[in-house]
Amino acid sequence: MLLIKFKITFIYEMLFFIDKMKRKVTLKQIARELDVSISTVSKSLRNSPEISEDTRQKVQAFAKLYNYKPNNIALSLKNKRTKTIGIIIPEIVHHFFATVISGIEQVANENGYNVIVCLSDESFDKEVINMEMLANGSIDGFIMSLSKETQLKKDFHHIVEVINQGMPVVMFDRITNDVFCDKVIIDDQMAAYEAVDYLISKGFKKIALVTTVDYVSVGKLRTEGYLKALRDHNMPIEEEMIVKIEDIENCSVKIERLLDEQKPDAIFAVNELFAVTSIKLAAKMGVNVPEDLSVIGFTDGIISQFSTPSITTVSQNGIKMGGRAAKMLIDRLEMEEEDEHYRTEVIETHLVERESTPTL
Amino acid sequence: MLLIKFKITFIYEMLFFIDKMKRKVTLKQIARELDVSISTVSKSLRNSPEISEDTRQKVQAFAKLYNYKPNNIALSLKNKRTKTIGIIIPEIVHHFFATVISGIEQVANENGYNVIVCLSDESFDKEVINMEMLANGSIDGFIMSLSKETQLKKDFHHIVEVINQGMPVVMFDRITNDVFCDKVIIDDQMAAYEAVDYLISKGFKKIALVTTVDYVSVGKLRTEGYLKALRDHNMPIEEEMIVKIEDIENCSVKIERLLDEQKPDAIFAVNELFAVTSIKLAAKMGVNVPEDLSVIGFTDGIISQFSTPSITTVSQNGIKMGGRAAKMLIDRLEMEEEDEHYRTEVIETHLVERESTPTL
DNA sequence: TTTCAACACGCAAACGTTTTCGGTGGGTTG
DNA sequence: CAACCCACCGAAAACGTTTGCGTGTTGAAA
Repeated sequence: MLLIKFKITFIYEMLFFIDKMKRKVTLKQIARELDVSISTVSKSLRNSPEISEDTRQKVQAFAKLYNYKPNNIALSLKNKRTKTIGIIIPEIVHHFFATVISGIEQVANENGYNVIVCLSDESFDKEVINMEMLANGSIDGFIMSLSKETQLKKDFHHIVEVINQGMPVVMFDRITNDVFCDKVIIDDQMAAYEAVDYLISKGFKKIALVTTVDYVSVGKLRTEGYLKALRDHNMPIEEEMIVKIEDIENCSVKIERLLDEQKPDAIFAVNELFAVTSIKLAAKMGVNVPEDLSVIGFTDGIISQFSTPSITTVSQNGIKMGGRAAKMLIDRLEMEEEDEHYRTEVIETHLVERESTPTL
Repeated sequence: MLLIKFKITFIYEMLFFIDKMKRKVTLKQIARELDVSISTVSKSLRNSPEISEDTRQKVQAFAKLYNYKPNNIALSLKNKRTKTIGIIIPEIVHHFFATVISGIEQVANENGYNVIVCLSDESFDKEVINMEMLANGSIDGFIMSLSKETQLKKDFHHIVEVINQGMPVVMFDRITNDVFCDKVIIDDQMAAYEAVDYLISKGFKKIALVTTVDYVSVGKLRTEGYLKALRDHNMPIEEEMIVKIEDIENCSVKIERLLDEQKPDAIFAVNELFAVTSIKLAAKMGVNVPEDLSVIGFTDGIISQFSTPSITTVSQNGIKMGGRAAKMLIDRLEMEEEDEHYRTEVIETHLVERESTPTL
């Protein structure tokens, strides 16, 4: 009889030992093992003065031995907050978005938050699905940049809904003025203006624009900056000098035609890809950059730095942008009284002069 | 009295209306409103045959009206699984890692999983902290690539611990053989071998190697591939033709010295950055690629595609790598009996021929 | 000896689900 | 009329926490 009792205890100990090695240990298990209540264990671990020095020590030692860590999910359920931020962006294989994530992750981490990343692939439906997935308790707030399709459809009901449910949203870069929330952007129009102004000041007369279709918010703004710069300097605006590219995959044809027919002496491109493509096409046609043609791009990414010649470009600091967005979101999450007053932060840009524009 | 009663009801209705617009509605609220029990509501929504057609309809209509969605956190707690995957990588502003995440996210999404991303910044401590944060119930499994510091210290206790707790881990690219788990890699040595073999077959005699320090696992393997290729073709291995770069920020000096003193006729670089830097430095010294010098890089990223000349490189398909890793993890998560047999998948690579090597 | 505070701890509710089990009422059958 | 079955529904436990409150014990003061 004693033997059986011993055996059972022994087996139980063994099981618990295995349990220690595997699976996580819970308050309940510690409580059972130490023959105290769950609340005593919990309070001991949180150094509550309610518990005697003695048992507190004992519990803490045991907890340390078994490497107890409170279960995040249970905490989330109790506290009604998950300490994680949802990020929804069009794509991640894109230097700018990667830098933004990096910036978000950094300040999120500093504040004890995690980030969960969803990609919309520029699709409206995926954006909606992802938001709905995350909105059901998985996260405390969103940081997002709109997909192209969403910008085209101008349908923001999913975002408004989430906001109405009391979940804060911060939009960055590709934003819309149709929803009220915090935003962080660059002054796309101003930045484009300055770039074109720079070209004009260098004496260029035939400045072409390679841009996106208008429904892409940032593309449109940069286009407006280009137009404004020309107007302010009383320079003619010619439709033929402007190419709007819909399908980024084969932008070559249109750019080639531009170079061939218009023979611009400078090009302002609204992104890196258009800039480098222009340079490569020009080279193929015997037009040298920067001797025969100057090029300014947008976004200071890998391409601008490493292409030959390296590309003068408008830098938009993704790290800082992401950091600010995260800061805004966390601030809003951690203030007690709700603030209906939304802010829009503007990140400063500057022109990075490189080899694709004349040095003097 | 009636008035008061009315007023109270009215206020209550108002509050509930506000509640509908804001915050999420729970089973309990629906139950209270419809004057049934919580379980009836739950069963109705899951179409349990236990519930009469009548009440089921009623509940479902009400739920739809108030846009009820079950709370993910509560589900996670109950089901003991979160349906999210934790990703830990050294950095995200890096084309290859971005593509891997993209691949993971895609198949994760297809299987109803989310991904939560943590960056180690090549730091051992951050890697450990991130793993511990996520291991406490936030995720179901890890997909990770080791930080440089971790590879240097050879300290993998945090990974082993997590695995012992019963949480599956899949490692990719920068792996270690000291931990037993699923892995997905490319055959770095073989791929490097083929690249160098290609150069040899083109008749190059002075083939230099620009690589990383040895503790970076993939760098070491690629170095071995280079050495093996030379040996197999009975070509001399000269220490001076091999530069091992510690600090990626200023790799220029060492490469410049190599070009200047050794005058190689071909270079095999173990990543894009070393390749493009070599080309740029060569150009500065009046050495033209590919006429005077051939260059082959590793990883088919943005730089290789858009640099001038574009760079012949070993493509390692990050999308596929991420996809496979996610598949392996999810398979392991969703099989009932535990399988102690770990697999290592090898993703095929191939040489992408571009302008930095002779075309004929 | 009585009273009362301080101390140490346990109970139970709460967060939002799912699911098992048990119960009630009405109808059918022997 | 009793026994039984079935359709329908609710209570409660469980997941792992935290925390307000109740309670029992002890020691000291009155």
